[in-house]
Amino acid sequence: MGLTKSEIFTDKQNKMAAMMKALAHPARIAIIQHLIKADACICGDLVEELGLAQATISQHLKELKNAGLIQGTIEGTSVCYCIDPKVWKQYKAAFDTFFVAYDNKNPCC
Amino acid sequence: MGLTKSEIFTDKQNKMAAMMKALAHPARIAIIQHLIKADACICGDLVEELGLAQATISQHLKELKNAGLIQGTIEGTSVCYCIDPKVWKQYKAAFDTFFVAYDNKNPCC
DNA sequence: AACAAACATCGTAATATTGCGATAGATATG
DNA sequence: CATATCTATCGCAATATTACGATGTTTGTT
Repeated sequence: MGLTKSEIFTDKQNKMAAMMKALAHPARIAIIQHLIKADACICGDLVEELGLAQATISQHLKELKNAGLIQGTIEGTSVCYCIDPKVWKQYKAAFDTFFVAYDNKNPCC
Repeated sequence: MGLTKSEIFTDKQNKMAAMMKALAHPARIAIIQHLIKADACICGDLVEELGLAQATISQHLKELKNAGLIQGTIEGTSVCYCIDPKVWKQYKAAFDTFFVAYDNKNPCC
């Protein structure tokens, strides 16, 4: 069927999966890393930096925007994209919590 | 076209995206959390626990296995799945590194 | 050997994602 | 106003993912 049965999972599980999904593509990883390195960025840079078409980059930016990870402010004819520090911290915290949950457990088999 | 152009990204970026992808589904999040809570598990449990068909659970387990996150040892007619502590640590470290990269940066816009 | 139990795999249908050309919209610049 | 530049959106094709019934495989039981 291809449709994820999100109703059988908890909100937290669905959100966690959505956060992972937002970063589950090398282009989006690359975009985030580029934004971090530049500490500011416009879309045009990314089109040159990565080897993808402008429409494709724009699509990935939209997904990162929907995930809340980045925000874009219009700056003349271009758009300045940057990471939302607040959401970033939320992601960081959520991932930390997830990975800390399994800590001093012993392998059973 | 639907085919990710992995050749234009670095190995690290591709791996990071693959790690995210392995956990980018609520069922797989739920499976991992269940394994952590139980500190050991067989597949049958999961079929009852989650509301998915046995074939579907098996498929998700396979993906987690391919990602290296879990390992299964045959225990009679059932299979005991549990988290691989070594790979878990690698994931944890990779995610930490990724999220720490953006730390004391100021928002630019 | 025959049967049951627990998983894995196959095949298939439905939906989602990825990528890009074409085009539309907004804002500068001459 | 006309034009150029930058980005968003549309529409499409190719591929990937998700879900599950049916079937296969392995192991244990009688």
